[in-house]
Amino acid sequence: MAQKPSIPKGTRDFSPTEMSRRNYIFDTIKSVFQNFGYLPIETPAMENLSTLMGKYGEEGDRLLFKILNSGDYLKNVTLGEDAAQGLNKITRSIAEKGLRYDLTVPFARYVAQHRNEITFPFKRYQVQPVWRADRPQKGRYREFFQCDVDVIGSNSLLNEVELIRMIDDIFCELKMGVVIKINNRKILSGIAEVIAVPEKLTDITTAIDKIDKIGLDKVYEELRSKGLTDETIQMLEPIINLGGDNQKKLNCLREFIGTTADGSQGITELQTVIDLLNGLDIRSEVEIDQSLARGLNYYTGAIIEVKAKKVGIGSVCGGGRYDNLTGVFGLPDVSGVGVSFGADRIYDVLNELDLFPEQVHKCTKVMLVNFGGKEAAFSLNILQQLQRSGIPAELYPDTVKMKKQMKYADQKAIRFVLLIGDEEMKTGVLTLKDMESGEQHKLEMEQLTGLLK
RNA sequence: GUGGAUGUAGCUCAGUUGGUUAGAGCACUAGAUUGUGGUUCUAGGGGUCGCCGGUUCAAAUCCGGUCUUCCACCCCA
Repeated sequence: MAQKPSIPKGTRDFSPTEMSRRNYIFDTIKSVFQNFGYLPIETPAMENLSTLMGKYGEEGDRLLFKILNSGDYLKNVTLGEDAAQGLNKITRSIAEKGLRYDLTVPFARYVAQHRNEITFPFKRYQVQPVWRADRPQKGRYREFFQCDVDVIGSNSLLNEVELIRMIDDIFCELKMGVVIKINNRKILSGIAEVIAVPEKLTDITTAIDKIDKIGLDKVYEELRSKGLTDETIQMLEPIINLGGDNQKKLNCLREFIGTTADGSQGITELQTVIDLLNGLDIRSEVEIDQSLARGLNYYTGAIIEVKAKKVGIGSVCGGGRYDNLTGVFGLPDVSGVGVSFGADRIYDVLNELDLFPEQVHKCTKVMLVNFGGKEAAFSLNILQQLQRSGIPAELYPDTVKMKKQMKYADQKAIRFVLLIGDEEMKTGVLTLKDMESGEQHKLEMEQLTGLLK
């Protein structure tokens, strides 16, 4: 054998069994999206780097896959001078395209570009792969599929409620237990204002987020190591120890940051969403999580993240509201809100918990054995009749030993095999074998289609 | 980007303190079975021991580098 072939780090092949399971996930998600009146779009795998850069924070820029320009892409680079000005400068002159990092930014670009054809509020869904130059590990791939739903051009909090209802419907349909965590960026701003060290906000939220994992003492320790004074940490105590049900958390937050403009606004928004949800039948657990921050820096209002129960794999769905993402593309004052389902992680969870339904793939129902030229030509007519009456059927293409053909049918889990040789051609009565029971029956064409339908 | 493991047949893995021709199971091919799959039996094909270099009379085995995959951190779907 020559050199072993391989695929790039963090990418995967999907074989037929995996594909039918993946399609089960995609179909479930898409049908819920459609049920709520969302319409599909697609955008290119690559975008101009100017569209992508600077939208995801510093970390995001680093994780972008960049595409070298065609032709002699080095012709405008003078290594000595340009290298001195840093990697960024060189990158700009040799690569002007990149693979998309998520579906939300390309969507904002799409909306700005097609504003005159769109009726607002615009509800769209989009299921496509995205790429991140991250280091792969459990539940993390360099190429993975996102299933985005967004509504853009509406400030109503009914949209937030609708997203949570869709999340609930989808995970119920998939029989997967999840916790839906919600927060609001304005609450985080309120906290930052009250403690007077806004630049430490990220450190604070990531530390608080670990409370379940590492315990209270370690959280305090981490905060101190990040340079927070004991005084500040003491002020944060009611936030760190925020417990109880959602209403209790809201009351507590109101007491703590209700006096700040942002904080008060965020609490009102969150309260409205919770109140509306309380009047509905939501089967998943919905939990306010004041430590939820999310790294993508375009979020301005609600933040949503969904975690699988029982399986530690990070979030399986995440999103939030962005007030001015289209602004950078020349369309200001248009607010949007949406979430993204991570199909690959959902797959891993369903797989680990053995939650895929038995028969998710459709396959050939009957295979016609190929006995030779004449027999095959005769079988071709039968095959066509079967297929036209909606029975998935195939004729073995080569005249090889019957044993081999039977084995093929067996391995492909084809339930029935149709034998058409000399005898059958003469009489017009066909022999059908049931591979499960091993029984064989002589049948007329009409009986056959009736039986297989 | 930081830290830790890993790599032997298509797949899952054995391989002793360095010592003849590197093994097993599964899978594959052929036969037992000339119009019948799964089970069974028999035979067979298949390896640059990730790659490069070093130590040695001798390396899958020891050392260095490199790549891959996996795990944790960070961040995220």
